[in-house]
Amino acid sequence: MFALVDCNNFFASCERVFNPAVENLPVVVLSNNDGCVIARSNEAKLLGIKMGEPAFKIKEILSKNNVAVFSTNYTLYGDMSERVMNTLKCFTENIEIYSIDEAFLDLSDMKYEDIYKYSVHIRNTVRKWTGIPVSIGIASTKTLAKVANKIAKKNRSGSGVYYLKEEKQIEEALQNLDVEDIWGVGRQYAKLLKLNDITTALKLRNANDTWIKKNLTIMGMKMVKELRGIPCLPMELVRPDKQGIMTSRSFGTPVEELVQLKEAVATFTVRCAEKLRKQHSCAHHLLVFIHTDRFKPSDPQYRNFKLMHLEVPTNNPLEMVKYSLQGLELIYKKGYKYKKAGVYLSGIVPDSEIQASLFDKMDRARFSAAMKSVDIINGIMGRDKVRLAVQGFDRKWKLRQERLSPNYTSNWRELLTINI
DNA sequence: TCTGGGGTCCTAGGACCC
DNA sequence: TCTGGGGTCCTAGGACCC
Repeated sequence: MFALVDCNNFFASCERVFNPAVENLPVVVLSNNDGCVIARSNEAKLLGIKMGEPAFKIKEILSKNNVAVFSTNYTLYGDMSERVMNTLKCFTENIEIYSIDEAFLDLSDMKYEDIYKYSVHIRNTVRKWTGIPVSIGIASTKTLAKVANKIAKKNRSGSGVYYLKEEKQIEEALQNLDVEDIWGVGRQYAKLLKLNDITTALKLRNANDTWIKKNLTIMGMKMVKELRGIPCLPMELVRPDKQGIMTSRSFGTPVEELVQLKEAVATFTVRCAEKLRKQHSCAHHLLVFIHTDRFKPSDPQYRNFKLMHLEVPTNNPLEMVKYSLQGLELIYKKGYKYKKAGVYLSGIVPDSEIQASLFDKMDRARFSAAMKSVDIINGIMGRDKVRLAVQGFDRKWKLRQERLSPNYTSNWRELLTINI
């Protein structure tokens, strides 16, 4: 048995935990640069605010309905996520953290427990310990647990837990589920399936295997089998290392000068190197890209990227920044208003399995020791306290975040204060 | 004025091997 | 009338997820 625990309107709920004033207001959280809506409270959903909608398009709806609007505060959400996951770990070790707001629990061992009651208990505990409301869906496969979770969420007056158990229940649930709402069916597959009269999850469950395999690949076939109650997606208890690492941002204001682009690209590279060191890996390839604002067709448009091959895989920012700036200079063209830049690492290998180069002149052990010290200092004093000069100080390109909430849980100076 | 930032997996096709 | 038959590795592109 799999249980899918999913936080309700996660980012919006995080804001509410520390700000009871917005408890009964519609709440939305915006993406970086205060661009698009990426989380909505139920009240905001009822107002017809869509996921991914650009904020400037719904300005009127927001002000007219007294909607509480927040800039994204990833530090806060990441920390709250950790609290939720740690709470779940108190109930079982068989947990797969699937995303920032979701986890699968394997409840197969709970032979003598009433699974439903136990899940209600889990839900209540998470709410009590973290303030975050969750929904739990239980079924015999991950995909069906996703379906069950949807039902648990839809039934607002219910317990927040739904157990998809009897065949009859399953059939009814699948009958009532549009094919595009299934986990693993995106826009393209939904279109294709509907063209072939597969409109509900039930119809997909009963579809022809050969056709599915041919049109939806092996992953689609697994999904269909899971709908039939045959588990094909195992629990992944340990998180595998990332195979690609990206750091990219849209700029708050467009950037034209190479100096400023260099600051941004150097900073992104340093972030990538941090992520790399965190999982004890090194990267073989580094790709740097820049582009103009595609939403301004009247502006001259330019986009380009450069893939750099590192002689020896590394996670050392000093070395990586050299490559990324070289790449940037090769693709930079004067006279364009750049809106976004990014750095992407691939060819990622464990740092214990580096293929050395015969002609390598670098003292890697020394560099690596120096970086360890920098990591420790920045860990204590705050990110970028020690940094490369090229990362700059004025950061004209930085994000727009006009409605940022405090880092209640991760910064002493931003603790919640209560006046009595 | 104004439109996010990450990830995964699979397949087809080309280059190569014997 | 009708090209041999296996393989591997790599990459680009397209689907999906949150």
